[in-house]
Amino acid sequence: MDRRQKKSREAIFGAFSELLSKKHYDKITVGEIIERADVGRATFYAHFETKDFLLKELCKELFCHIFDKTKSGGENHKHIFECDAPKSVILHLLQHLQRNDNNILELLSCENNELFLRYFKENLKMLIQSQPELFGNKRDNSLPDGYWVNHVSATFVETVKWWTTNGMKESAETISAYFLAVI
Amino acid sequence: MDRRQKKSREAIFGAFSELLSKKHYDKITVGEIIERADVGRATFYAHFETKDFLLKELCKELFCHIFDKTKSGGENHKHIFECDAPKSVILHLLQHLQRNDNNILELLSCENNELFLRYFKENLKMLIQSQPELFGNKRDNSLPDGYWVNHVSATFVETVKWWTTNGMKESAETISAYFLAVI
DNA sequence: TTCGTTATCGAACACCTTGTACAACATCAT
DNA sequence: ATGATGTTGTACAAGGTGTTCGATAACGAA
Repeated sequence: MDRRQKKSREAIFGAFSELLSKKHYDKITVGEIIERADVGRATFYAHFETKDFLLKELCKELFCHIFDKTKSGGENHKHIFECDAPKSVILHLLQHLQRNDNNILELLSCENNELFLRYFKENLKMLIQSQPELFGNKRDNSLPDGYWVNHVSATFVETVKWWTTNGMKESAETISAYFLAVI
Repeated sequence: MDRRQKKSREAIFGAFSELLSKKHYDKITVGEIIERADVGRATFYAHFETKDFLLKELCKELFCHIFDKTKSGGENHKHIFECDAPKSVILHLLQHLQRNDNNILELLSCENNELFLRYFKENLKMLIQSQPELFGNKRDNSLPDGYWVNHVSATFVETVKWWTTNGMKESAETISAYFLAVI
């Protein structure tokens, strides 16, 4: 990709993220984004059809990173899918968040968090559906699978939401224990 | 309240609800609302400061009704707060929804459902906080209260969401059982 | 370096939406 | 009947959206 394109794209992403952590999505204008990113109006629309598309692309960028199949570097950092026990998958995800890769934390705890938590949940559902045992099996077999998958992913998202909006004072291990206690 | 005011107000609420069940909140314009409600532009702004305020008022109207302390009429219809067992409170709420009071169902299952489910959850949290025993006590006492309350209300909301978006094929009793099974 | 390609710029533009203002009219309660 | 109050239609300024276009600068390959 052209160096210029990359630069513009990242300037826009950066400006957008900063704005998102400060004010509500609806109130952010394209004018503000391009001013902060220091790019021309036409450039913005050359990259993103609308503000909504920009948001989608940003979400992709953020969550593909976390849920990606490739290793994301770092010390003995096994990928999610290669982990063995349920506990380690959950802990792994929480530690990912705690390390604040991609500055995702600001976006998960700001007033726009529902925007991102929705994507988070969708990715989680896919993960659970493909490998249900990673998050612990249901005890009651009369429950429909769809309901159970939805419940587990929703509970995880709510747990993360609670953690981040309360200042992340607890350790990842503690949060993991809370989650497992209610599931 | 003046008959004219009431008429205008309800025409606006009606038009707004219809539009909400068809398209996303962000894409609805004041122009569309007043055209469908058949009221003048100035009238709209005489009633509601902005579209956001209209939404808030609509939510109040919808949820105050469900969570209101007064009886809502009908056959041996005890109020939520007067019910005895956890099971009956939950069942009561679900039946309320199933009867589709205030045409709330369309709004809970349309693409704007997050808008309303947020209010729903807030009301639930208040209810659980004031009378925790109504929704069953937590087994594990090492869990923080805040986390537990959030978990229970979120699970209830997710249950309702799952129920409505899947066509409400199950009975209120079945859904109540699902909910109690995961809590 | 040179050269064709491609991204960016900035300014202008038409269009739409918002929220306000006001005078004329309709409806209300008494 | 009458004064008060709600509604109407129109007009308006302010601000946001998405597009266009020629000029300019940066790019990658030869």
